[in-house]
Amino acid sequence: MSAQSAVDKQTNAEQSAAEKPLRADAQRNRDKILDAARAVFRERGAACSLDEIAKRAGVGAGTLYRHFPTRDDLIDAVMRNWADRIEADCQAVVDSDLPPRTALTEWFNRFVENVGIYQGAAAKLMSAMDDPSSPIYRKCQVLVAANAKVLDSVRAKGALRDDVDAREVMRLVSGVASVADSSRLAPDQAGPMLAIVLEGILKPDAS
Amino acid sequence: MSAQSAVDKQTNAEQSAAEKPLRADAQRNRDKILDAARAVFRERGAACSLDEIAKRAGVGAGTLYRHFPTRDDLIDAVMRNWADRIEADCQAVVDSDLPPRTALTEWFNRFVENVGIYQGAAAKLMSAMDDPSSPIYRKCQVLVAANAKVLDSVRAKGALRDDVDAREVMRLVSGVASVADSSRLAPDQAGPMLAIVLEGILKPDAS
DNA sequence: CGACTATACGGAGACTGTCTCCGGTTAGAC
DNA sequence: GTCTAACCGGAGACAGTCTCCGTATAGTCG
Repeated sequence: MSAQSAVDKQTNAEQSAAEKPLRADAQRNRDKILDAARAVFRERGAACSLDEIAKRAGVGAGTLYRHFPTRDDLIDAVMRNWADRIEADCQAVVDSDLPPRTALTEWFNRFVENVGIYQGAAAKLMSAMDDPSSPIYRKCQVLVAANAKVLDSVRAKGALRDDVDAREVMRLVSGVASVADSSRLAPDQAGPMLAIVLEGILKPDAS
Repeated sequence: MSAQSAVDKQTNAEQSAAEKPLRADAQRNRDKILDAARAVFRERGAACSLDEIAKRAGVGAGTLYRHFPTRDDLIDAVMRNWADRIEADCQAVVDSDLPPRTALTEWFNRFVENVGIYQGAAAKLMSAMDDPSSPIYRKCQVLVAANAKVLDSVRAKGALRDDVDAREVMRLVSGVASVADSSRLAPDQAGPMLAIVLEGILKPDAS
């Protein structure tokens, strides 16, 4: 019983999969920091003060930096379930029987939405995309893979132009997300831009 | 004669059009700062230390901030002839008799090139695009106008899809410039993305 | 339960960059 | 030559990042 509850506790805690368990107080602080970070990122964007996060979490700066040596490490941890959401969205689109045009519209919109979790996130993702040394790089790979999967499913239906490369499309859509973010456009304002991209990658006669 | 040479001097100096002339030493310092800024921006990107610019220019920090109260004011001044270049490129494309596809390819490439003067410039431009309070806003307007002009000339040839809005296209291409910048892509690597945008705005049967 | 140690805490402070303020200097007019 | 408005420069206040180390405590073991 007590063993069982210990397992539960560990499952609830936001801790990366295969790492040795933290001491109880450390785990507690880690969670408090993550909660605070989520709040502050949302309010002030990715460039906010890390000390403010520490203060809001009620821990010292040292504690924050021990858990998350760089800003990107913290961002990475904050996005713990982000990658899952991406994959779910991807799967939903692939499994659906929507015509290519509708499916891609859906996917692109989800993409932009997902990439714009907080101010500056899109730019952050963009620069981590080709930088394996960034902690966020892995997250980007999930995005790359998901996007490739969706495009492949559309290609299988013969709706995609021949010379379209998934990576380029991803860059392009990330760019759209980034403009939308830095111009403070409402998420749905990205629609017209995504429509252009869509026409650019679909065969002219595609449905 | 001496009056003439005084005029020459003022013409050579990098000074905004309709402002009362600076004192000789002030003008000298302003130029030194601008030279230093151009160099440092190119080397370190738009986020470089302004104090470093002051040091490299051989002036005090106070002098720099008096001439250019904010980073954006400095950036704006550094781009003094940038707007001219844009307009020249625009005119060249409009005047040429290139078929729409070629003309736009040319224009888009110039666009990305122009927007990426130094690291972070594209992002800077993007966020100033919809922010009239930014000193760079005016510069963006030039870009907006030039882009609209090119698109109109193509539209006049009946090559553009009906629902294409110049503003959206500009945002999109700025996005491409921004990805290219933050992924450290070589300028020509933007080609494939621009090709997609191109297909997205041209009528399927356009030449 | 008490003692022991590996682990974690937290905040003082070094460092870097931004921006202001004001005593001192100087260009340019008369 | 004199006078003053315009300008200079750098000290220093302030904010954010990140480290170091004395102190505290969770978890273990007898």
